[in-house]
Amino acid sequence: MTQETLREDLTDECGHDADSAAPRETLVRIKDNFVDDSTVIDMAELFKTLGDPTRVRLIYALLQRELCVHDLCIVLDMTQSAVSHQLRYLRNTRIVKRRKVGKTVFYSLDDRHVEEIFAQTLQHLKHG
Amino acid sequence: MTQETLREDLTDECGHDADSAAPRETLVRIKDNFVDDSTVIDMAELFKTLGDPTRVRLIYALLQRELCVHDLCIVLDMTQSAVSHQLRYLRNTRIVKRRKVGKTVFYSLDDRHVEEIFAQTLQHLKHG
DNA sequence: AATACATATGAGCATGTATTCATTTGTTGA
DNA sequence: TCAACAAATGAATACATGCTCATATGTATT
Repeated sequence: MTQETLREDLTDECGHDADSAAPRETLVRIKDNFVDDSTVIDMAELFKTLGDPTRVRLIYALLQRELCVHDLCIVLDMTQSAVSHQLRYLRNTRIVKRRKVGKTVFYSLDDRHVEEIFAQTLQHLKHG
Repeated sequence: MTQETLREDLTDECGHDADSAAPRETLVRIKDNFVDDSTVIDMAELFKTLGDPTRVRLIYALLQRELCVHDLCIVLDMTQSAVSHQLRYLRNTRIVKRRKVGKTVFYSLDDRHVEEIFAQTLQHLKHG
């Protein structure tokens, strides 16, 4: 049929030359309509950052109050090294910020978006 | 650790200056106020699922239209095996659902929450 | 300067994961 | 029943990641 010929110029890594269920233009439109690669990457990075229990707990603690590393260790019941490593991760992805007072470093949330997404998701999971 | 042990010995408002650490009850309150472990795990799992570029692209495609595996391969320009593996992941976490028509299996989003979170995050990243 | 404390970080290890390759299962039509 | 196709899956591989351990950096106090 016409569809087969139309689809010939669509390179298809599946190695099959079967009919698609959707017309070719639709697939092209979906492809063109895609967010650019950097946005996809950014999005995945953001979610990946939130996708670890330790970091979720860190964020949840900081959602309640600014806290220093030492206190975060107590709240999470984890070693200082593990907490610091994860804080660096959260710092690199701009989710938390630092405030230094003497020897002590206080961490707090730096990203309103993340705060909203986090709180919203928490609500969803809690009742829903 | 040593730091934790030291902390255990501290009385309420005794010998630490106001800047260096939160009072002990505050830490206890934050600890008690924590969401339960299973919620933390669920939350991390959900975000981890969204935290991969391929899965972001899959979800973004399905946000626009229900699509069969074959067409998803074309849209994402990936092998059938890779796409199927990721779809199984998304299926296990209840983010997508299947609809079978003959040999063809159509996938679509199954989770309103994820849809909202995803769309919201996309907006955030696009402008702002 | 010397010590103690708070945090940061590099290396190493164990575990997790995304893709590929080969194969299997399931469905349609001849 | 057989061939052709669509999708699923197990095993293997390459790579990422979270923690621990040891150590370094930075700051205040003596």
